[in-house]
Formats: sequence, structure tokens, C-alpha cells
Amino acid sequence: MIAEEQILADLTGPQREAVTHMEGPLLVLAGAGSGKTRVITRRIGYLISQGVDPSTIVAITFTNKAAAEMAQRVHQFLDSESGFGPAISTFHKFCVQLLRMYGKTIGLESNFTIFDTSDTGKLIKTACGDVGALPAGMTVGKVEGVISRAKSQMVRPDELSSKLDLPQYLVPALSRIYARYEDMLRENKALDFDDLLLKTLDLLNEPFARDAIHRRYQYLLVDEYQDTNRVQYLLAKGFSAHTRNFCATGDPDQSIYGWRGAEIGNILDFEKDFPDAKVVYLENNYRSTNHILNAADSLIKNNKQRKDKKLISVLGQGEKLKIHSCEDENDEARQVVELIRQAKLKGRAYSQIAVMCRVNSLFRTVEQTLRDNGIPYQLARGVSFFQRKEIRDLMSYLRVIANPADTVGLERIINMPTRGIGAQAQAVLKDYARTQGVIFYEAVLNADRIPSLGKSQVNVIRFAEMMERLRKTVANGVTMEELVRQTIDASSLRNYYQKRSEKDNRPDELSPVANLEEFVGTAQNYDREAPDGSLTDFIAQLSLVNDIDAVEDDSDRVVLLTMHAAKGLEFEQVVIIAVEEEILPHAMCLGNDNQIEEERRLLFVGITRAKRELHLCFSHHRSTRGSYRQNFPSRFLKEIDPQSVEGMDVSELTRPTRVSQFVISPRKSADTEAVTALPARPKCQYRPGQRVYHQKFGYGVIQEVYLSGTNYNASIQFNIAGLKKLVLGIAPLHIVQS
DNA sequence: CAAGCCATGGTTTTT
DNA sequence: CCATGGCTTG
Ligand SMILES: Nc1ncnc2c1ncn2[C@@H]1O[C@H](COP(=O)(O)OP(=O)(O)OP(=O)(O)O)[C@@H](O)[C@H]1O
Repeated sequence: MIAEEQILADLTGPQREAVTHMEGPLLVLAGAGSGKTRVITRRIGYLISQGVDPSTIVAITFTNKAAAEMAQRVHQFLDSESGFGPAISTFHKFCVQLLRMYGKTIGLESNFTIFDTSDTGKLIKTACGDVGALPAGMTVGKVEGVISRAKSQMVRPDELSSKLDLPQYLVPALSRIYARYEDMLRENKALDFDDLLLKTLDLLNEPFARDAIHRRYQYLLVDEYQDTNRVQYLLAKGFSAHTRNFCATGDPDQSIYGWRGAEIGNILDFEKDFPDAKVVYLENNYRSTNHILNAADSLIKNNKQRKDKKLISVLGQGEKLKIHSCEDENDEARQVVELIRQAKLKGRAYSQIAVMCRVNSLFRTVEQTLRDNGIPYQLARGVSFFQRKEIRDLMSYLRVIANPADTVGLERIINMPTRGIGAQAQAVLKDYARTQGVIFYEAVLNADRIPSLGKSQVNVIRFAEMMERLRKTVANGVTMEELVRQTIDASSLRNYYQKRSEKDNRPDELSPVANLEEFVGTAQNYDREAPDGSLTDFIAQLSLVNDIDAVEDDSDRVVLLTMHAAKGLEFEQVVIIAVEEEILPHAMCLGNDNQIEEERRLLFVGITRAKRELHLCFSHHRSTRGSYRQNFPSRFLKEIDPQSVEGMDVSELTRPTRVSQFVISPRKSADTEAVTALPARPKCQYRPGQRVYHQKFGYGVIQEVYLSGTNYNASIQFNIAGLKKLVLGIAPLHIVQS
């Protein structure tokens, strides 16, 4: 065991106070870079030094990467061979472990499959079809949104109308789809991401499981508490109900996942939940220089409904940040390359430079330009590998082997690669399954008894034999590497993609076959790291991989990542691109003040990742999905204290891009004369071709202006919202100057 | 039944 | 711009 002094070394008074707090609820409320994560890590060490059994400690982080880093740091606080260490993981992963262990008590088999959004999307689509035509104005995507919102707020299908603010006429269809969706999950023996949390909550309501979990875990620590959702909040309370040893850390200004149900209220109401909670504030920042902090602070001050925080850097003033005005995305990418070159000349490592933006798609040009200039980089998109078609195919085989009830997976692979089991044959199988009341896989196994399969019958039988052979292999015990190799060959996936690559004549590194090989490597890693793992566990690990988890720390490459993925990280130098209206804040968020505030927090998070040097870029033009468009600097740039900005005439940003609003008085324009010759009429400033900004619909171009009754109306093509007809005196419109 | 072609439409962030 | 789906042809 390590000496207490070492654990408490390099901590400020308040940090130490939090670290040495033993029993009872504790909240560490502090700004960016103030050492919250360090507090959690040291506190785990301190608890252990005070004789707490490490295996009774649970620490929840936001990402697997953060968990791995914390585990590594905590490792030094442990006796070399002292049994189990603390559980350090994300909410989702921790829940999966508990469900595998205790799921039986709530009727959950331990080989359940985790469905990702693409799987659940398929289910919801089918569910929509089953239920009949969708109500007007509803799309599958919107239904998905409603269901996911309902689940994260723990609203059941029959409670939609009372608990969710939905138009009444949509409710019957939606609750039927939702109920059907839940049934299908059960049929597939699958859980979606929300279920992982919800079912664990069920565990905590089941005496046997609850007691076992409570006996095992005595101390709970949750990092990034500001981004927990309702279910996670209830889980945290449930896990710690017996001891009330619950330590939460977070920063309300860094809450950026409201869009998927995170409730900032969890952290704001902590003291109400636990009136006896000890609250520690940290006011020193050890990460960034004062100019960077000041920029961040001046920005975030524009959010209403927040408590102001004091945060002082211990690193001095530092350099001012720079705002770069670029012509278009190519120019922007060139400037980024130039900044990286200069940094490299100054002796900065590539890996200490991050390029961030709001949406991954904006990295295309930057990536190309970095490649062209020989600058090494890595894109933080771990999931993209697992979303490749060939990898999803392979994973689907593994999923069905582990859980034959996984019909979504089975439907994907039954004719992939094509093996003569077409739509017709599949319909016959499905029909058989339905009439016999068995799962789809069972129908496949019974193919020899289904003559109506016709010519396909023999193909189905052969497929069934192949799958059963693989299943037997697993039952007899096999490494994941071996299983993956066998699956790739037995399924003919390798053959199929090999042939296709030959035809397409693509460069090798990106080829599907190479990806399949890489997946073998993934399996090898798993075998090495989890010698007594299982197929189910292997698949689950992969289902919970996160973008940022795949970023390699030990390679000297520039990191490209979204600001969401940057949560909790830090870099010497940060370059944020496309700080433009309709990108940041994103077009989808315009017109909703809460969402705009979250966008502001997002930029705040991006800015506060920088230790010493910060650059913000915007482009005047950008081509998005084919068309070349004019863009405007983000409103957020104007909010940053000019005192901390260098190198650019900040007034260029404050120069109004929007002409102030005017209203046509309906009375005065009350003539019936048709008005098509618009320029002649001084009463109406709007003309076809003008760019306008609408509070709700965002930016658009006026197509036509006409008089209707006593009002001028206009038809406006909005970039996002599409063509709308609006009454000019009433609609909240601004003219935008180009 | 397979494969390739064209039209359509949707269009963030992610556990 | 991209992915998906429907249609046609082999
Ligand atoms: N007392 C201290 N002395 C020196 N450095 C410290 C101290 N506390 C924290 N740091 C350093 O400050 C940096 C930020 O710490 P940490 O990541 O724990 O902050 P945080 O509050 O979790 O930040 P954020 O909320 O922005 O993710 C780290 O590099 C950490 O090592």
C-alpha cells in the first residue's frame, strides 16, 4: 500500500478536502481543468489507504478511455497482488456486468445482445410497418426520437399521452409502435442502450440482486455528473442507497448531452437530494492560461440560468487566442496545416494538437489537406470501423452464434454473401416461424421440413448446418481469434469481399478483406486481455466502443475530433474549425434557447481543452452536400472578450450581418392592388433573392413576395426547413446582408 | 434469384 | 453529398 502523503501530494486545500472525505454524500462542483478527475482518482487511492477494500469501490467515467486512464493511475495505489481492484467503467458497461451476473433474477438470460442505433432503427422501421401507415408528418426517424426520449425518461408505451408532450392525434399510433418495438426487443433477446440502464434499475428493485450488489459495492464515485440522465441518476442513488457514499463531480457549464436526455438538473439539485452533502468548490485551473480561461468565461457568461464561477489559472496570462477568417473550407484547411507546421517548428508534438469541430463531416477537407501535406493525424472515430458493412456482417454472424434469437442479425446474414436464400424464401421461413410460434432461427433449423422453400430449401439447410457447426465450436471452447477466423471462412465473407475487391480494384489498405483481417486482430487483443472471456462478452465490449476510445495516445499524430468527443481531454494546442452560424450553433438548434445554450457550452468545452494555444476558424463560404453556400461567423465569436483575442480586427465580427428587423404595419399596406413590382414599394423591404434569417427555420432565401389580403406574404426557401409561406409582418424574420 | 442502375430524400452531436 | 430502395435486366 502506498503512503498517504503520496496520495495527497500536489493537491490544493479544497482538493484535499474532497479526497479525504470518507463517508456520506460529496459533490465536487468546479470549472474546467480544476482537477475534478484528479480528485476522483486520488480519492479512490485515499479510500484504499484508509483500509477500504478496493473491490467495494465503483467509479463511473464518461468513456472507456477515461476509465482505462483512471484504472492505470489507480493501479499504483493497489497492493501488487491484492485480489480485485475497484470497478472503474462507464455506466453502460457496469450495468452490462451486473445484468450478466444477476439478470436471471429479473428474467433476463445472460446471453442477451446489445442493439445499437442501427439495429433498433431496423426494429422501429418494422414496427412502423406492422402497425400500419404512419400518421402524416411522421417519419421513422421522428418515431425513433420519440421512443428514445420516452425510454430515457422512463415513460412506458401506455403513458405516452400523459407524460410526453405530444400532439394527441399521434399518440395512439406511437404507443402501438413503441409497444411493438419493446416486444420485438424481447423476441430478439436484445437490449438497447437505454435498456442496459433501465433493466439494471429493475435489478435494484429486486431484493436478492439489490442485496448482493449492495454487499459488494460500498463507495460510488461518478465523474462528469452534469451529463447523466434520469435513469443514471436513479441508478446512482440506488447503488449508494445503503451507504450514501456517493461522490459526484462535474461542471454544469460542460453539460453537452441534453439532446440525448442528460439532465443538468441532476447536478444542480444534488444538494436538495442530499441536504447533508458536503460540497467542495475548486477555483484554481491547472490546465489553461488566463487568456484562454477568460475567453471561455466571457463566452459562457452569455448563458442565462447559470451560477457564475470563479476560475483562476495558475499558469499566468499566456497568449491570446486567434480568430482566423477563411475564404472557404480549402483555405481553412490550408490555414490549419500552416498552424500545425508552425507548432511543429516550435517543438510541439503532433499529438499535443487537436483539431475540433461540430460535425465529423467537416473533417473531409482537413483530412485530405493533412494527407497532402504529409501531416500524420488520427480521426477519433472508433465506431466507424465497426460500422463498416463487412464488419457489421461479421459481427452479425457472431451475434447470431451467441444468441440465435437475434433475428435482426440473422436477417442480415442469412443471404450475405448471397447463397440462394432470397426474399421469397425468407418470407416462407418467416411465415413458418409465425405460424409455428418459433423464432426465425428455429425455422431455419427446420428447413428440411419446409418443402415450400422449393429450390432454396437445400441452401437454407446448408446455412443452418454451417451456423450449427460454428455454435458447436463455441460450446466446445475456442479463442475469439480462432472463432473469428473460422467464421470469416465458413460464411464465405472472405471469398465474397475478395472477389468484389478484385472487381472494384481498390487500394488494399481500405479493402474490406483487410478490415476483416484487422477484426481478427481485435479478437486476438481480446483473447490476450480477457483470457477467460466469452463470445457474449466480446461482442458486448465491441458494442460499447466509443469514438474516442480508439484514439491512440502513444502515436505522435494530430487528433481530429468533435467537441463532444473531446470531453475530459486536454491538448497544448487546440484549433476549432467552422465556428459559423448554422454549424455552431447548429442549424437544427436555432430557435430553441436551451439548445443554443447547449451549443455555447459545447464551444466552451472545446475552448477549455486548450492548455496554451487556441485558434478559432470560420469560413465565408463552404460547400455542403454539393452546393456552395455563404456562411457567417458564429454569434459566439462576438461574445468572446476581445481583450483575449489577437491578430484580427474583432469589429469585423461585430459588424452587423443582420439588418435590424422591421415590421409592416398591416393597416398601412391595406390596399388590394397586386404587388409584384416589388422594388417600387418602400413599405416592404423584402425582395425575392434576399437572404433572411428566421428564428425557428434558420437561414433562407426569399423566392417570392406577394400581397395577400392586408399582409405581405413571402415564400421562402429555407436551407434546412424547406419551402415555407410566411406572413411578413408576423414572422420573426431578419434580412441578412451578404 | 442476383446485380446493377437510377431516383429519392434526409441533412448533428453518441452511450 | 450520401445511403437507401425500387426497378430492370441477366
Ligand atoms: N493540484 C494540482 N496541481 C497541479 N496540477 C493539477 C492539480 N490538479 C489538477 N492538475 C492538472 O490539471 C489538469 C486538469 O485536471 P483534470 O483533468 O482533473 O480537471 P477536470 O476538472 O476534470 O477538467 P474538465 O472538467 O475540464 O475535464 C490535469 O492536467 C491535471 O493533472
